[in-house]
Amino acid sequence: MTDIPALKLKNQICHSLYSATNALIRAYRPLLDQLGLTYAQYLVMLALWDEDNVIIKNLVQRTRFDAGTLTPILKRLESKQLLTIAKSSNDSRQKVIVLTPQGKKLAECAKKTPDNITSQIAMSQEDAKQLKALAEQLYSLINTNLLGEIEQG
Amino acid sequence: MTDIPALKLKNQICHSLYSATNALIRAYRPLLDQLGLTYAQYLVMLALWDEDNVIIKNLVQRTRFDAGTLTPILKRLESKQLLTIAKSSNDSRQKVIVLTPQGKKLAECAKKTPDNITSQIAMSQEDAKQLKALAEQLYSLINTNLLGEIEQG
DNA sequence: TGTCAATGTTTTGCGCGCAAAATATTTCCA
DNA sequence: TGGAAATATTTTGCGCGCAAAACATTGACA
Repeated sequence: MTDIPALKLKNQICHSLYSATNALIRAYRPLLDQLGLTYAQYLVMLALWDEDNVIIKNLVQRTRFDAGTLTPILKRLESKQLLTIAKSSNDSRQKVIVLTPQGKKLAECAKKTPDNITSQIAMSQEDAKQLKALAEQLYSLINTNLLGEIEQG
Repeated sequence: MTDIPALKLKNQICHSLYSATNALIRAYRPLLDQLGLTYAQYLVMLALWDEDNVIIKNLVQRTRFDAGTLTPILKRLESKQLLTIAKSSNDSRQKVIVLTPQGKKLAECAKKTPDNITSQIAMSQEDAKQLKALAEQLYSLINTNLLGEIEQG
């Protein structure tokens, strides 16, 4: 059809990245079902297991989720009794997220999830490490180069 | 908190991949707005510019989209007059997707999109190539190893 | 030939993902 | 001190992403 190599689907990094990411999310699903978590909820819990008693803005930075995405995710985690959402006493614009005992305990059950995934997928450690590094690089490049454009107008 | 290295968010490939993919989709948005397409719609159009006059099953394979995702995307592209959806005369279970003249013409406008993105993001050609290869590898591994499990029961 | 399995597509229901607008609270500073 | 700008979060609206169920049509074969 249109023989413009740049437009061929097979030449698009974005398509490879997109389908790999979605495939990975699907691969996680049966494991996360056992924890009662979705993929996004799992990432938020990982952030909170690292450090809780934080405000939402902190979670926005660490999870890289949009605030408008995070709000309903946190509500669902709250309704699962995994965390509490309370107004900050310092600044009542802020909400403080604290894990419940159940929320902390879930980390024990989640402990084996990363190993389970990596053993199932069986990508070599070097390839996995490099994939992570390149994805991080891409993320950084987008969030420096494209923010620069906005500042310039 | 939980000092289990495997559970640290910073050690998760899945998080790097997920946030990089979402950042890339956001980076595409202003370019695709000019074409009147979403990211998913753009990928479908890329597939159709490669080859149209195909059934949906064919697009499912090439785009790697779920059929249930593709149906509404195709309807939106149809309502934008970019393609037609018609029953196959051979087998009326099948639907044949054909680009309209407008749909074909849009390729001309889209021609510069890939170069625009790559010049904005400015990842080195080698890194980009390797990122694509590793994402493809991950996709393949997931879709061989995890399908094997299902077959085994 | 009738029925049952297989195939291709659509529908349903829920959870994101995110831009833009709305809301609430605090800070700044004239 | 009063009021505008800044900050933190929520809401709204739309488009996926996908598992599971539903639907339509065809194929197989007893």
